[in-house]
Amino acid sequence: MLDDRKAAILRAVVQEYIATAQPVGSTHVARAPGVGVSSATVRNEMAVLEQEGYLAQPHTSAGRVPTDQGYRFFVDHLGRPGQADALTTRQVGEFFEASHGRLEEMLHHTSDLLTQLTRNAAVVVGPKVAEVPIRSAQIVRLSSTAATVVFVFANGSVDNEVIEIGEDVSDAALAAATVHLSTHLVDQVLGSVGVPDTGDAATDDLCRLALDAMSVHGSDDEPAYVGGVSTMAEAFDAVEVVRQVLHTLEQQFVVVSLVRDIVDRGMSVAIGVEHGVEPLSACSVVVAPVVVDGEHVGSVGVLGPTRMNYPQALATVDIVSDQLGRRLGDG
Amino acid sequence: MLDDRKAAILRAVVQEYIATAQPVGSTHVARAPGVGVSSATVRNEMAVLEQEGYLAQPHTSAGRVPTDQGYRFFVDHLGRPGQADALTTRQVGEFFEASHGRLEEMLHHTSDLLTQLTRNAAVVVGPKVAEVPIRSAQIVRLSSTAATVVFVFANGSVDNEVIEIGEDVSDAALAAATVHLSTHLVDQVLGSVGVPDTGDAATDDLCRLALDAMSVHGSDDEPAYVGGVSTMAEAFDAVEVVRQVLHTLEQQFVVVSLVRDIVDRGMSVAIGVEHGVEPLSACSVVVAPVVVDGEHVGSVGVLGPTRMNYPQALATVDIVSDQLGRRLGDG
DNA sequence: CGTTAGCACTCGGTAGGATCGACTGCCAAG
DNA sequence: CTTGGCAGTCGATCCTACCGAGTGCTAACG
Repeated sequence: MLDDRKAAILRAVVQEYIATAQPVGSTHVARAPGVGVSSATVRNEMAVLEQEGYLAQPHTSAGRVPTDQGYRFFVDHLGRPGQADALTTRQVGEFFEASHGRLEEMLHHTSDLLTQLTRNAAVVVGPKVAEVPIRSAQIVRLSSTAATVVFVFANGSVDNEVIEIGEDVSDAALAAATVHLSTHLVDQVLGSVGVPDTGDAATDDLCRLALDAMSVHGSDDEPAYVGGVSTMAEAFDAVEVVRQVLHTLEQQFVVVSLVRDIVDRGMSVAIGVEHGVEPLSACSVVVAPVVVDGEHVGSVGVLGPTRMNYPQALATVDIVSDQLGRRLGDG
Repeated sequence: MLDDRKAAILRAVVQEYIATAQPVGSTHVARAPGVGVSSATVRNEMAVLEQEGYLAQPHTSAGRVPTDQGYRFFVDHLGRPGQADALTTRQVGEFFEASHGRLEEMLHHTSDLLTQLTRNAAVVVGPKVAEVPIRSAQIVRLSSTAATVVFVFANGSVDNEVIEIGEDVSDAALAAATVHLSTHLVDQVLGSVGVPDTGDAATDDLCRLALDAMSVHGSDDEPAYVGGVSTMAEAFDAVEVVRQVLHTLEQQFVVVSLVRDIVDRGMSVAIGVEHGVEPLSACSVVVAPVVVDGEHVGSVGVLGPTRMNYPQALATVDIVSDQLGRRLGDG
């Protein structure tokens, strides 16, 4: 644990570095409010902080830069919870006031909102379809050998999957299967349902086909929306890092499991290598679960360089997840 | 029009510049096959080509670089149609052989395929939902005041929109509206349908609500998939250009209308400012329509820096659009 | 008359060197 | 323990010189 003075110095370094992206020297720190000592004393303390792993020096005769560990201490002990400022609160309020329509669109726009508020990339992960009650199940013929099975979920999202059917499957059989599925699936959750046999081979075949198709692709599928990737272009000066980060963000499942992993571990901030995704080791992620009626139905997050504004990101992510949860609750 | 020698020189410059991204000098051009003259002659000719607007000099004492007009001449007269090479053909064939399932997923993966083959960003635009025959229409209750209207289209895509309904709307009314919509919409196209009144006020209200909701958001909505944006990070050395390009590519509707506009103008290549999207003036776009049974059902495209490999991009885009069309045709 | 070799010239890029300045670490005095 | 002072470090900046790829021009050549 750090004594008060070291903490104050660390805070000053982090805040200054976040603001300027330049290594910060002892003189600046000494001038910072809350640090009532001379630059010489600051130097001594900073040397200790460096030895203990909170700070690093890009090279001799440069100022200090926070390490991941330094940021960690900052968010855990120094970044005061921090309310979102009035403007943000108002903007978020207005956004969800005006939002309507499809879940997918709302989540998409939510990621844009987060990007705009934090000037970082934003991630919004929706609920696993496998965990939302089904409101309707239907099989629709597309051609003589193809049909699509369509599920409507209670949260308003819709999912479908194409299935191949035999030439000889009649419209009546499709209708029968639809009825059968409906009666057994409505208000159930896709995760753990079985549909009893009817005894009619054709119907049972169709039902099995439909369920299989949906389970396979829906079992751990979570809709994700990543916005603001263009901000990453300016976040790092090394082109190679930018390319790697962008490439990683393009792979939806990586992002989803990244966010999911952090939320599952009960964390709200993952700094640098903490999240374990190597190409994003220069990035931090700030997440918050979206909760409706005590159920975790999704996550929102902000992704930026490790020198991001954590208090602001935390506050913004919190208020957005909260309001999104409310909005989904009374939808 | 350019005489043979000028054309050969221009071709050499374009090819060399595409390969190296460095201004190319008269000596290199003179060595190129097809140019059987000395560097001095090449210099004279290049000076003329510059005056006529085909080439430009970044600064005195540097080599020449093609202008947009130079590229234009190259693709129109010098880039021989060019078959895709065997490897590409095989990869594309295998891809569509293995592809199955939902339209959305297939289009998404197609954009990944194009990115991989051309090492550029790729765009795939799906059919307007308003132009595809409807196979099923359904209204599903979500809560006491919300419902969602779900349309299944003949190509297997599904679209839905949430509508607000009164507290007093009964399940029976929803069912009646569903039946009514189904009977009048199935096999119709969303673009130009009217549903006659039934005389029952509640049903008619619901139908109108549902149709309005779908028309509003589906009227000129085209699903688009943009992949490979991370390649843009290396395409330009100016960070500001990268950021602008990425930001523009994030705005789906811009990309869609960009591609649509080019296809509508009957072009297959738009070079630099030709496409009129100012932030993308350093980029060229190569597109091809996807045709099924004579109907234009979508587009595929490649987007990269103006110094992209046009013959390869054209060949790749052509073969992918062709195979995608086939695949959609027998779906 | 078109083509070409030769030449003077331009100018961006690189390398070396001096200077600057923002730092640090350390020491001795308060 | 704190602090002012001081020597030392090292990246960033600026200058200069120089190199070389490349040009335009001119005169000779077939």
